[in-house]
Amino acid sequence: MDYRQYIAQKLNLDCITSADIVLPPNSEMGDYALPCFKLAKTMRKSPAVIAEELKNSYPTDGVISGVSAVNGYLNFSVNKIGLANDVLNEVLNSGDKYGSSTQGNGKTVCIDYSSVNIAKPFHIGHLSTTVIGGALYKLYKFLGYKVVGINHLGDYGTQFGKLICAYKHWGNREEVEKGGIHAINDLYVRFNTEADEEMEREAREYFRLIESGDKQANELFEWFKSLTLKYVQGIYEKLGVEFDSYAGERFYTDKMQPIIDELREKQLLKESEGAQVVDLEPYGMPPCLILRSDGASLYATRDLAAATYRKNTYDFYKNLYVVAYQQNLHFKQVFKVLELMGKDWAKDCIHVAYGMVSLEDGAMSTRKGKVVWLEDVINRCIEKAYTVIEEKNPDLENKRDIAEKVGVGAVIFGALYNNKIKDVVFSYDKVLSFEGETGVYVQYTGARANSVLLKSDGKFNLPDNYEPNAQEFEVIKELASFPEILKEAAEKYEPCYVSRFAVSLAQKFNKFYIDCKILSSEGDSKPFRLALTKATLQTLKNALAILGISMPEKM
RNA sequence: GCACCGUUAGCUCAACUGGAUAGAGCGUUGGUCUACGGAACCAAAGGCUAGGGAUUCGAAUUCCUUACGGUGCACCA
Repeated sequence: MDYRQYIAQKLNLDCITSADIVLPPNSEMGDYALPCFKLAKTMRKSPAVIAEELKNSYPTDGVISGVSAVNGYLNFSVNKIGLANDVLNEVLNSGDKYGSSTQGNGKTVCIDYSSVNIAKPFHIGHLSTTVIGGALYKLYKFLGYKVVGINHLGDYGTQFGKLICAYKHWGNREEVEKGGIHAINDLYVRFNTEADEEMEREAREYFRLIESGDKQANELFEWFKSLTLKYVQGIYEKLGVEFDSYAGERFYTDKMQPIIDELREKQLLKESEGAQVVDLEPYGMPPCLILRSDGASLYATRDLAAATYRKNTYDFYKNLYVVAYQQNLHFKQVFKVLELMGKDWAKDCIHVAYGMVSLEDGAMSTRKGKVVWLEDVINRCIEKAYTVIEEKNPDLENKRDIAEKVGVGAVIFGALYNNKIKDVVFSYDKVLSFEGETGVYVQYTGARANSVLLKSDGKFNLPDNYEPNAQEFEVIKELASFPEILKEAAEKYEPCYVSRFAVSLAQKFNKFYIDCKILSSEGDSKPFRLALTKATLQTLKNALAILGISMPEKM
C-alpha cells in the first residue's frame, strides 16, 4: 500500500503529487504530512488557513483515520488496525520473498565488481567492491532483474612478464604450491625491489612470449591464474558472493580491433604525441588514450571493448562498474567516448564509485609490508565471535559454524553500513566491535526473536481487529517500509540503505521486546505479538540475505 | 595549477533528496537482572551542521566564495 499516493489522490489537488507528502519528525504528529507553504502562493492564503480548510474537507476513511492541521502542516494518521493487519499478513505470507518485486522482469543488469588481479591476494581495500557488488547483485535479483555478475579479471599486462621472470630466478614449484598466492605475490614484490635492468629486459621478453602464445610462458601464467582463482573462491564462498562470468582483460584481446576500426571510421581517433587518442577537450576532459605510440592497447581500449561486448551479449538495461572513485575520470572518459561513437546505451553505463581504505598510519603499501590481508580480518573476526560464544553460550551446538556466520557478518556489515562514497580508515578495534550498530546486533535480535517463537507452540491466528500500542506500531511501520527501502537502495546503488534499515528495525523490535511481554501476554495481544515477532525475524533475515549475511537461529 | 569528492556531537556516521525540535552508535555519567537471551534496554550530558555570502515562507541539503582533507589530470591497470 503506497500511502503517499493514496493521500495525494484523495487530496485531489492538481499541484500535489505523492512526492509532496513528507514524514513528520515524530509519530505523535501523525504518520504522513503535507506542508502547505507551496500552496500559499497560488491560493493566496496563509499555510495555516489552507491546512485547516484541507483538514475539514479531507474524507477520512478506513485507510486514513485522522487528519490534523498544525503550523501549516496537514498531518495524516493511518488506520493502525488496517495497516498492522495488512503488513503482518503480507510478511508472513510472502516469507523469504517479502520485499521482493517484479519491477525488473525482462531487464538485465550487468555488474562488474571485485575484479581480482592475478597473483595479487586481497587486502582490506578489496572488500568494498566485493561486498557492495555482491549486495547489489542480490538486491537486483530480489527485485526481479536478471543479473550478470562479472569478475573482470586483471589478467593482462607487463607485470606478468615480471612475475614469470621472478619465478624463473628465485622461485620453485614446491614453494609456490605450498605458499599459494602469497608466495607468488612475494616473488612479484621481490622483483620490484631487486630487479636490475637485465631482469627488466627479460620481463618484457616474457610478456611478449605470453602474448605470442608461447607454450611454456602460458602454462606458467595459467598456473598462477588457477592458484589465484582457487584462493579467491574461498573468500567469495565465505562472503556469499557469486559471479556468472570471469571474462577478464585478456578475454578482450581480439575484441579491441573492431572498436579501433569503428573509432577511426567515425573519425574520432587522432594522433597526438605519437599516440592514438580521442580528443575530449570540448567536454573539459583530457584525451582518452586508445593506442600507445608503440601501437599497444590500453585500459580504456579494453573497457570500450568490454562494454560493447556486454551490450551485444546481454543487452543490458544497466551496466554497473563497482570501482573506487580513483577511477572517476577514466569512466567518465570511456562513457563519453561510447556516447561519441553513437551508442545510445552509453547512458546506461554507470560507475558505482566508493571511497578508499587507508590504515591508521597512512596508505597501504605492499612493498613496505604495510598491508592488512582480507583473510586475516575475516579470520580474526571469526575467532573473536568464537571467543564471545565460549564466554556467553558455551553449550551452543555448532559453535564453529555460528562463529563463522557472526564473524563474517560483522566484516560484511561493517563495510556496508556507511554511504559508499566515504573514505574509511581501517581499524581492528572497529571491525571487532560487536555492540551497537553492527551486524552482530541484528543477528542477536533475530536470535532473540527466534528464541521466543521456539518457546511458544508456534501456532497463532492473527486477530482481526487488534489495535497495536505505540511500540508495536513502530515495528509495524518499519516492517511496512522494507519494500520501498529496497527500491531506493537499488535506485541509488546504496546497500547501506538496507543495512541501516536492518539496524533500525532491530532497534524498534528491541524496544518493543523490553516493554511488552510476548509469551505471558493475554487475549489478542499474544497472537498479535507472536505474529509481529515472526514477521520481524523474517524481515531481518531477508535484509541480511541481500547483504550476503546469514541469520543464525541461535548464537 | 585545473577538475571532481568530502567536511554534521569528543570519535564513527545518519538525516526519506528543500520541510516542523538535526538523529543513532561508540565513549562519558547515572540507571534497568524474580531473564520471552544483558552481544540488550532506559536516562543525562554533548550541535552557530568548517567560515562567509546568496536564493527561499523555510537550507545540513541548492548556488557563489574561502579554508582544510582526499582523489585524479598522456602512453600502468
